[in-house]
Amino acid sequence: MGETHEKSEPRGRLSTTDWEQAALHVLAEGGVSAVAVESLARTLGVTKGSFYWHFPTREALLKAAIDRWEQRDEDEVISRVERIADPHERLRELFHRVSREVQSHLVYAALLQASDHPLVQPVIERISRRRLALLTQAYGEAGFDARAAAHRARLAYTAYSGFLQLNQSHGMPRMDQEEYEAYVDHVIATLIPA
Amino acid sequence: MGETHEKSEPRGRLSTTDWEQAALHVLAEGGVSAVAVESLARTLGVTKGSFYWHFPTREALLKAAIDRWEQRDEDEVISRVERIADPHERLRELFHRVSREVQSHLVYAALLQASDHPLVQPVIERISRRRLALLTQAYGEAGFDARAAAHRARLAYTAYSGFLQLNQSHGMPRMDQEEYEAYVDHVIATLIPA
DNA sequence: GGCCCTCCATACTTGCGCGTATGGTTATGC
DNA sequence: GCATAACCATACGCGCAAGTATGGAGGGCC
Repeated sequence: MGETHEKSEPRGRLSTTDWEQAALHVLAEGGVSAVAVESLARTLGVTKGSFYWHFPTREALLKAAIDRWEQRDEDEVISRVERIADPHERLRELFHRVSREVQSHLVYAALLQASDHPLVQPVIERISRRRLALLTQAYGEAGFDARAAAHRARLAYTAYSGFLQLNQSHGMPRMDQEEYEAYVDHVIATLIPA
Repeated sequence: MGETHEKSEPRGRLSTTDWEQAALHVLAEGGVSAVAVESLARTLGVTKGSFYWHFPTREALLKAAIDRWEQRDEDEVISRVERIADPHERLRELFHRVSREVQSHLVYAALLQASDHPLVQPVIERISRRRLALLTQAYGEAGFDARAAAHRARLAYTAYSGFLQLNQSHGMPRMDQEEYEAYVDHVIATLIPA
């Protein structure tokens, strides 16, 4: 009768990692408030009795999931981009990366939405500083003086996070792939000097 | 002993307008979730018994407050800017307006944070469309072809909303007035053709 | 094959904020 | 100056999601 469709194969026992990944999944879809223990337990095919064995509290899960995400972001984006020598190329790579790796950006968008949450706020702050620093550095090496580099970096970063925000509102007309590519090209042409 | 400091002079009776303005105030400060009836009642020096005489529900207050804000925005921003003939001048005015009228933008930032709320979502959608249309129109008149105008408008708008977002996180180093002016100048120079 | 440790289910408690019920107080028409 | 309506206080009910208590099922170790 009331069979709720669990998606993640209720294969036997669970580990803390399973919970963290499931949390990241619903976080990307429904935001921080969607990370609820009973709801999560249902999608994993268990009850919250299981949850409170692996984690002491909901906040603990949230923190663990976010930490995991932040770590992946650090490893697979920042460090990879940083070792590109040519600043122009580095900036282009940065802009193009937004097109791919959708999941990661969805999580970031969800965190932005909840930046007032005491657990999320420091994360957002760290990420923002890191990305702003990365952009500022690149613009500096590209020939901008310190002040202009900081400004341009801020402009690029806010355009990025504002873009995520705009695409959150599901009422907005979703861009198709072609339109999206054209937009990214426009942004690159506008924000990166020839 | 437990005197809570009410700010808005508990002058006798209240009207629905008083509640709406108080709601807008806390909305700008603490977001949608801060618009709570008991909390609001305290700051107004009354109890919620008063509230539920003026409004049938919390949602009703939220809607009334947001409607009021949207109306003011329509009157004091959109209509005023629209009648500026020169598109370049119109865009500059638009960018500069963000510096002033802080309250209005704080409310908008708060609404952006809660764009998943069923009551807020349509508002955000309307405002976004309206402002994007305004920008697209201006860029079109400034000599951009349709596609480029749409892209540049989107870039400008997302930079705007991302800026609000960034300044929300109180952990971020707040810019002082001088730095802020310089940034706006940089944005104008970058996003508005000479 | 008895024991324990891991993992999970069931049933309960708790805190918080919305909403309701009802009665009291201040203004206003006549 | 008194009745009626506007405005507000107090006390309660209720739903929801987090957290707790406790016991049960299943696999590994000797």
